[in-house]
Amino acid sequence: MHYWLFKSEPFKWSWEMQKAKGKAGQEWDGVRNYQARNNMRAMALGDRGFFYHSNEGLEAVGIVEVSALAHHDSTTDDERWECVDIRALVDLPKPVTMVDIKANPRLSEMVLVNNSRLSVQPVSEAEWIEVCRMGGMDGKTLKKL
DNA sequence: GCCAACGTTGGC
DNA sequence: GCCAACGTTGGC
Repeated sequence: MHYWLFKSEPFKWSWEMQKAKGKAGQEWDGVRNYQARNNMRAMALGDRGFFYHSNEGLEAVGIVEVSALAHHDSTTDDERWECVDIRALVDLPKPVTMVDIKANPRLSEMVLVNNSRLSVQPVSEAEWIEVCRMGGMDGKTLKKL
């Protein structure tokens, strides 16, 4: 299993909207960046990710899973662009902010800190566990995810 | 709203 | 294939 981070501006596509889609999930469309696309191509079904609010909020608010492998992005005719589908799993009991992440030396290597412009990023397992812990997730729930 | 960092485009 | 110009992203 691999871990990821999906960034969205909440006034365009928020965690609330994502949750409203339920199990059906939602195409993560609109990505026009090769690195981000390549990350999506590398995803497997069931991979987990953080849902992060950029621009406003600046915090990881929930956990999603990859519910469909990379496929053509329906919002463009350009064949280069692909995306996965994701579905909301759970809220983080308490959002983990950019400030929190920057203040934690264990997260100093996070892509979010070092390449803040990348909208779909890989997260290491150690980072995943650390951010979940900071978000108030207890070990039991974490294991079930 | 500003601006630094980054990615892409296109002329040469 | 280099690199200047431009556009966009996203933290602040």
